[in-house]
Amino acid sequence: MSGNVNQEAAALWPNDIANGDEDFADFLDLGDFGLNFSQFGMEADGSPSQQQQQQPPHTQAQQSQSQNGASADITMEDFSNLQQSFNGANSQPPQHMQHLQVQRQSLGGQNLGLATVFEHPHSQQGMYSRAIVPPTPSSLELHAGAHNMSSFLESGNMYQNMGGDPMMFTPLVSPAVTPLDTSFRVPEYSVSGAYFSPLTSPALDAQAFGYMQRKLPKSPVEPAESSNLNPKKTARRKSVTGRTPARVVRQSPSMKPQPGRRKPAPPVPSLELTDAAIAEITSQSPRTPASRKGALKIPAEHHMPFSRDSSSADSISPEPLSESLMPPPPAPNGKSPMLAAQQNQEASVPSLAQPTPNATLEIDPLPAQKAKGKPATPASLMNIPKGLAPKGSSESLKATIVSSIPEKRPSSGSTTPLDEQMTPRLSAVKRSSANATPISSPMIEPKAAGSESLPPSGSLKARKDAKGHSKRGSISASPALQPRISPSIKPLLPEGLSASQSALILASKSNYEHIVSGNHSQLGLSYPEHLATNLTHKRTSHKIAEQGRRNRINNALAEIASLLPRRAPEKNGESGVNAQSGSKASTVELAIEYIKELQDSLSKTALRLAEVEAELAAVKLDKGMSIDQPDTSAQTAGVPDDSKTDMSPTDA
Amino acid sequence: MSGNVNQEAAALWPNDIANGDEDFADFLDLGDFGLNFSQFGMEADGSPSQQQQQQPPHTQAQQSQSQNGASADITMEDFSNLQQSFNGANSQPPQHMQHLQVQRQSLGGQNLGLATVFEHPHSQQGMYSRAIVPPTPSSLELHAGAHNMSSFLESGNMYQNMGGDPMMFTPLVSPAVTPLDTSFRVPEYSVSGAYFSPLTSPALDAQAFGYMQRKLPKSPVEPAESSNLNPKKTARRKSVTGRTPARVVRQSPSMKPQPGRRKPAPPVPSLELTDAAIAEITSQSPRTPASRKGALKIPAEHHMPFSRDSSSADSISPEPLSESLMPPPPAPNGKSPMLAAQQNQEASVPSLAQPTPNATLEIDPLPAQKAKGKPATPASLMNIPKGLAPKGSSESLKATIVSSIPEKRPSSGSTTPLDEQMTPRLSAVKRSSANATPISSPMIEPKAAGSESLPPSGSLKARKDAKGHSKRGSISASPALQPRISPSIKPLLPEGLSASQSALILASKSNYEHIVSGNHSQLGLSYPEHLATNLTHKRTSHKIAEQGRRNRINNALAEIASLLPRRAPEKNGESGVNAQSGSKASTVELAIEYIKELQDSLSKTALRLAEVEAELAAVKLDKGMSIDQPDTSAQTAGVPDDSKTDMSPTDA
DNA sequence: CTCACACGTGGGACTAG
DNA sequence: CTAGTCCCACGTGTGAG
Repeated sequence: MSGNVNQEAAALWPNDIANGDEDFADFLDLGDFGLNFSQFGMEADGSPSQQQQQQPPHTQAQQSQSQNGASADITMEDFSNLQQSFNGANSQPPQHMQHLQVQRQSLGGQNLGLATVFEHPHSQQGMYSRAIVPPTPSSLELHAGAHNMSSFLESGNMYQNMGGDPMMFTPLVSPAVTPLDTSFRVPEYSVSGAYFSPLTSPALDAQAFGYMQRKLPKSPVEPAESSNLNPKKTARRKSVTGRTPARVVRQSPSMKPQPGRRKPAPPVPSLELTDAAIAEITSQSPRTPASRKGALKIPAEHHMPFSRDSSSADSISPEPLSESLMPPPPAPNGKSPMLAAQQNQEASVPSLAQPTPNATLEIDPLPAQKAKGKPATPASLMNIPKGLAPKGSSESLKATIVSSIPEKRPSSGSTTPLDEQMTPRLSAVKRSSANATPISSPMIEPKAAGSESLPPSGSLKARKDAKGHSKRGSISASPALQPRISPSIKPLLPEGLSASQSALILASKSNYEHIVSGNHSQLGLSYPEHLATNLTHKRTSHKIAEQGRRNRINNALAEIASLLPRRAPEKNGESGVNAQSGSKASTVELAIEYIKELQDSLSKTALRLAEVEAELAAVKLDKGMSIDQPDTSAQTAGVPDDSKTDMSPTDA
Repeated sequence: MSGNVNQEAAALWPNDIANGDEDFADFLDLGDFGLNFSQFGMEADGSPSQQQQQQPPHTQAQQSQSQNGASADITMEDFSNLQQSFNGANSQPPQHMQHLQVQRQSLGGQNLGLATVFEHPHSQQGMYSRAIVPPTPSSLELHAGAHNMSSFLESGNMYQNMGGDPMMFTPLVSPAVTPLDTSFRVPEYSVSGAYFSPLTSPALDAQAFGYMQRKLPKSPVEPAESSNLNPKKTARRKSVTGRTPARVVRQSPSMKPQPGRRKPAPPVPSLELTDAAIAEITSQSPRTPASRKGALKIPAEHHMPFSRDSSSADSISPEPLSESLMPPPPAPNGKSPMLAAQQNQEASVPSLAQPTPNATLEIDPLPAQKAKGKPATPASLMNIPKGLAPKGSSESLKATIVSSIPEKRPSSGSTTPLDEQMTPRLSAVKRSSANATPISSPMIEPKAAGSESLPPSGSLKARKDAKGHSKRGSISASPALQPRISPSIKPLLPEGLSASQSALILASKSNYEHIVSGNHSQLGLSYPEHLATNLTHKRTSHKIAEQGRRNRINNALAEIASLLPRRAPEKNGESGVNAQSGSKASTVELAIEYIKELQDSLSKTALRLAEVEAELAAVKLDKGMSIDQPDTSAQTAGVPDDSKTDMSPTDA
């Protein structure tokens, strides 16, 4: 959907815009200024979908943002932007505002809507909005930036090309995403071109995806499903430690895999993860979470990127990409998408696997959606990609990807994978098959699995939108679109601006953003392009790296979680997945405890052993026996050492 | 101090300003608003009681909360409350609010600021401005935003005052601005009251500081030492795993305190933490980290809150609070500032302790600064803060600071602390007292420490500034200024704007920012206030909570790190702080490895023990001996169990 | 340039009222 | 449904090497 809008809007520069969700919002804002709010507002959070429908076309794009944006994120930013912008721009309406206001808070997204709402009715809006929008802060910013950049740069081709590719990516996304991501991705982007590039080369895409994934989580990637963004959290679980125990795993894609349950040894992988791991993780995460409660959470989750893809293709900013990527993974179980699936298979966690399939399914659906409305429109493109990659290619991709990924860290932890699986534990067996499939197209699943994945996504709400929609959300075909649209960018201001207009525009965004978007020229801001480029690039790379870092940590945590004895394992159902998990903090805390226990036991045991041996020796002497002991002693020695070593650090 | 100041300031509000560097800016704004703030702000968390007193009734309630919460918690709440309350209480401005409302949600804080800003030039402005200020984005952004805002708003007063600030901003301007701004600001604002409050009550400050700290880290909090921010990373160390091994603990202020150490049970706390825990955590974390080498980083580190306090007092946003909270704990080791100081003293780290004093010094200076120039103009104000702190005071401060600072890291290096602290353990006892004291008034101290707080403020620039300048930065009096200014922002457009100008202005910032700054009016942007309020509040609280959560995790990590055998411990200096640490990820990875080892050893040992015992038994039998064994067996049994338990999870 | 951090924020899940 | 928690992940800024 969004895609369409964008395109339309674009007619002009549409593509770019489409991509970044968040950015999107920004755009919207801009748009608002212009007019436009209504659009955004509509969808925004709460019930975006509905709203969206109502709104006019261009609006959609915006809306999508909100939706996608995960609803929340974008929204906020957008809002602010909007507000401002519109304030200036509009005028208005305080009236509406007022009403709205109240609710807003909670709504979050809603506000935007309101703001947007205002007025604007013109056609242009779309454009404006875009430009305007950008402002959004952090995320937005980037995206916007990226998008902008890309758009600029690319202006044309990439996009389209990308369009197709994007799909591909998505899948990739997940896996790679995390760990590797860091490294990889960066490069990708960094090159702003990179973004684009991805389009071109599949490989790249993959990496890029990695990025995406991370981000994706939030956004819905698979808009269709999750609809917009939701994906992210999905599972959650509470965690033992913390509060409720069972929150649901939700994410953790990477992390938690499964605390220990499943496999005892699992841990291994962790290191590996880096690349593979990461990828896995992302993918994985999905699985566990859902099933278990505890597992950490993991990223993959939410959204799929598909829709995104397109977006990415479009403008994409670095960030966006990431998100899109993410999606894939999640699908599976909820948790990790691809990897998990595969892994699961191996491992055995079937249930999880299922998701994957679902994902796949979803994907399809998406496409359908795409098909739906948007023919040529960008949206359609967008969709396609998503659908495609995830779907068709996704499978293949995944497989490949997966395979590749795994290795990186493998050495170390190996665990990871396990974990993942572990987590999955629940379904453990069943899952595996399912997973595998699913995995590949993590994101995909969501759909099918929907149910499962849904939860996450489903969660529905997504902030409201996302979730609810998520899959369903997609339901409204449009919805999907919206999300993805991520109109963010926007070509912005298009051409002529009146002084006032320009002013508004400027106001709407930050200078920086404007520049990025490309508006500056109009505005008068001029900037060095490459400056922006650098910046963006830098950011993106950094972003990626950060993600990788996070993944690493999460994986490690997941692994360690797997090692921990689940305190009350059995209780739960069978596998006992256990409540355990809890949160990262609780995981670590438990690990601390566990370590202490181990050390303590070890020391005691060692002590005991020494005593016994001594006694034995004495006895033997008495008896006149000899020998044997040596062996033992030797053995013991080994142990003791460890203990000692351990001890010292610890208590000593 | 703070209290007085506030009041005094009130007269002017200069005081407030003086305090928080970063926040500062914010505060200033706030302060501006109302003066009132002072009240709330004052007491806020840290020392609720105090605060309460001051504050008006309604206010109190809120504050009280915060207090309860434990410093950290409280802070958050307070803020939010404050914000809200003041909104309501004060004056409120529903009017404004309405407007704002709508947007708010998403915008959250931002809007608020803006909203508030809006209009009101009137006397009320003060209020506004305040409101506005808060926003500062993360740090920078905020600044920028704040600055801008202020400038605008103030057009008159504030402005001028701000004037000085602007400088600060500019820096912001750039990029940073964007992203963060959005969110950030808002919250702060929301709290705005909170922010303010700090001013008033010293206690608050402290808490606030806490926040600050985190932020500060960058900034300088204790600039002296690390200079500004550093704290955060400061140590960093690489990590074994990862890269460099010895990063240095650095922060971990809060976190770590000593997880297990102290208590074995620690885990429990986690939950508990919620409030208390958090508070503790915050406080705790500090301790370990520093001391230990690796410890993660930890938060506390940096800054102490002291200086912060002041700042906090000023504007401080909620966040600050948390940090502030945190800080205390840290002190113990090296880590935490205050505590550290005290503890140190006890322990031996005098230097640390000093800091506090220094801090104090600083504080005073600030005031002076305030006094100085600023009378009215913004610039002066701005400058003052910067300058003051940095400059004049800076010197003295620095010295002090430096001395103090050292500790932090130093400790890490030394290891000593570490160990000691290490866990808290060590000090456990001591600490308690020490801590206790400190703790109780974590915030409080800060005040006294107050001076310290300055640093932060002084931090100057914030970003870069912070560091480089950090202490020094201040050095160049002006320089310092510059830094913070971060030109980026720019108050921009001050008054009349030509279209072009306006455009530029707009461009420079984000809409949001503008709003915040108050420019919007000019620009045409307007927003509802209370909207903002809610958001802000919400945000702030969220912010705080997040911080607490992070601390919890960090503490846990630090603790676990302490347990790990440092691979090449000895190498380093003596204590062997150990290179270890590395990064969080590496820490966890090592922990995983260690656990595995332990499990393995344990299993082996157990096995061995069984064998030996069997053999022994056999021998005895042979000999005809009997007895004794029982004991052993019993013992062994115990062990085995453990091992088993362990094993199962692990490998099994 | 890389690595690591912390922060602030959006958001999902869940619990209460 | 609102409100409040928890937890998470992300993106960003920043520092150190």
